[in-house]
Amino acid sequence: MRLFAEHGFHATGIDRIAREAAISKRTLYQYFRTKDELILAALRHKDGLFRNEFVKSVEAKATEPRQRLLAIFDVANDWFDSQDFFGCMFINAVGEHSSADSPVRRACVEYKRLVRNYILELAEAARLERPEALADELALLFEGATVTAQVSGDASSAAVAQRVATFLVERHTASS
Amino acid sequence: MRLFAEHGFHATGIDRIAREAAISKRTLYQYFRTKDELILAALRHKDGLFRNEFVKSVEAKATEPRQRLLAIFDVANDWFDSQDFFGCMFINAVGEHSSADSPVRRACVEYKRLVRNYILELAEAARLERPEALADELALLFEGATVTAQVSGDASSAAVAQRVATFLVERHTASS
DNA sequence: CACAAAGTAAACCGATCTGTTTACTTGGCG
DNA sequence: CGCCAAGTAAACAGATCGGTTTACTTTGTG
Repeated sequence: MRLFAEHGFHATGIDRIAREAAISKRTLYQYFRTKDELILAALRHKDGLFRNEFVKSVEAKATEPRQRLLAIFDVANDWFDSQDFFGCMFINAVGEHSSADSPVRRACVEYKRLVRNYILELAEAARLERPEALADELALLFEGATVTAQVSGDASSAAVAQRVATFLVERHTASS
Repeated sequence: MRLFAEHGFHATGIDRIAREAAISKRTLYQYFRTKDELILAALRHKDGLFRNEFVKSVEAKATEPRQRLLAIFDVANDWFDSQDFFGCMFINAVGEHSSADSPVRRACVEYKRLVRNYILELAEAARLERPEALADELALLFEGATVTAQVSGDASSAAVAQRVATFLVERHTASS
């Protein structure tokens, strides 16, 4: 996962993966029949990490659903600042796999759906108006902040996104 | 540029580029000494197209700077819907070139600066409050919409971004 | 201890990679 | 016409690609 994230998928050879994983190629091919299967497994593993790490980080930052919606961008800020941040692995994967029906693409679409649904759950728990629309908006902000941080190498985009997110949450608050 | 956009940079071989460009490899290497130089030239050319096509499209959609800020997302919608949309070439390039000091990375950072500055110019021309902050926000929305459209294959993210942009422009309007 | 499962290093396969070279063809211009 | 720049196709070079195979070593367990 580190090699794929840092150097991309096509640029990372099997030999290097085996060498840095300190296993022989034979053993590697015993667990993953092709490189594509290995890529898919890495993406699925990353998908699982989202549940186990990202969501838990958000939950640790705030307890109220409304605050958790904003805490997403605090967690994002920490992520962007971390040493091994090379952007969203799924976005990078899509950039190297254009065919819409490839398994890699499907895994990426699935991941993005997962993120958006998590935001939707928070919006519904916070009893905000038009939660679906808000989830679309916040998910879009999250993507934008991620890409901007990746290209610029500056984590401040998380703060920009959070600023906008605060406005949006206010706006989706029941006026009654 | 089409091959790089569709299949990525590492996955596109020199032989295929020469074949599809209907020139010999020898001639290709006469104009570009290495593949990296060719990639850089493609990115610089795309950079120039932004000025010549994107900006002109925005200017054709609206005349008032305030309306032009929102027209950005109309142009984005058309772009996402076009047949040969494979996401932002610069974002994809960064995904395959992680080292922060590579010429490719510098070209991508420069391009993003260009986009953000164009938005800033429009915000200043519209005499909106805190134009720098607004430019950061709208640029982030633009990135988010681009990536979301690329992954999902759905152009509707442009409308989501425009919805948020409308709200932001209102907020940055002088209350006097 | 004996044996089978699972590991290792390294050679090997055909294909493809970036980049060079060779030999030949074309086309514009004095 | 004659010449040279610029093009072509294709072979070639050395490296690396994804993937397989061979021969040997380790390791856990009955």
